[in-house]
Amino acid sequence: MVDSTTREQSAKARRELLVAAALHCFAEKGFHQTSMRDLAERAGISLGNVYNHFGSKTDLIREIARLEADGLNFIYEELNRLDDPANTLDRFIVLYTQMCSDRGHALLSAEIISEGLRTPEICEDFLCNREVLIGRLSKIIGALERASPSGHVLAETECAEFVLDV
Amino acid sequence: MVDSTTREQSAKARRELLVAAALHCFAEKGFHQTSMRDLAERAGISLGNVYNHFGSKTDLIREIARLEADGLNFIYEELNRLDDPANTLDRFIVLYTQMCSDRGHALLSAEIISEGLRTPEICEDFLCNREVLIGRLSKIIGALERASPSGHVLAETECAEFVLDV
DNA sequence: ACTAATTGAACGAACGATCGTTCATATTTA
DNA sequence: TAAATATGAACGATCGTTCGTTCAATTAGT
Repeated sequence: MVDSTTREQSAKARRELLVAAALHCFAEKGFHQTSMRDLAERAGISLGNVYNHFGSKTDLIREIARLEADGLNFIYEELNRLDDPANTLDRFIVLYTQMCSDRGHALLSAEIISEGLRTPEICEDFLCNREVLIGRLSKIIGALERASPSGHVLAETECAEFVLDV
Repeated sequence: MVDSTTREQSAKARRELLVAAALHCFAEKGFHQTSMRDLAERAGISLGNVYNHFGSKTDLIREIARLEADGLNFIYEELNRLDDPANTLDRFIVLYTQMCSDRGHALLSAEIISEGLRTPEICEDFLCNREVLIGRLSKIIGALERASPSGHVLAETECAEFVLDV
């Protein structure tokens, strides 16, 4: 037990390799079209060894969903700043466009959502974060509306609700 | 050749039964979690007989996607009317909210989109209609903006792009 | 009108492939 | 050497699809 760091480090490295492989395969083929053999091959490790790092395929899916949730968290914090709502909204839209225009992310999100709608416990973090995000967003837009004097306000609020909801 | 309708009718009836079963199972479990045996059982016909009505599972998925595309078509026509853009937008939002709040439809849409993003040829109609829909929508909102004198216009157009895009 | 021939819907066992997972075994590390 | 890690063959289950067969409905022949 003199130097236990080497082992841990390499174990962690393998795990990350596996996560990277999962991110790639899941985005490309979807959760249920990706086999554990696909993941093992892409990560360059053996099939059996996958189970030394993740107990099951579901565990891996859950991990991926959790990572994507963290990605949303970054944007969520952007909405927490307290300056001009219009600025905040602009910043958010830029960030969000950036995020959604990444093909890999879009594919994964679609996968997670369609999985999460069916078995919420698998993607708890992701869906929960998403709800919080929607709440924040509509709050910002609410503030923006109150600051605006006139016009087609109703369409705008509903619009905002959809931006993330759909 | 006195009465050749009987056979055709019952064949068509079976086919519709199968489509109904597919709509239910696909929405509940997703395309790839639903087996042909699931569909046969739900439709009350035998496994082998499924293949007398649809050549493959992919054919069935395509058919379901096509049906959903028709559903979108209904809303699409609503956007084609030429009266006040604000009214049109309002009507659209109501219809669209109605449609999206149906759980079965939401599940199926998520499934189709996440499938269609990966293999577009499977869901051609659906994705194509969706694009047209987005085009129409942003046109309407564009008109609405030009009619409006001031303010945070930019946020609104991007908003519109997202409403269906995300 | 009666019968023989033809069709195609319906069935479910069976096929080969592949799935997630396990396990006995070999290799590497401490 | 003892323990951790890696391996890939093997397992049972299930997948999409095919197959030979049955049988009722339709058409053609007389």
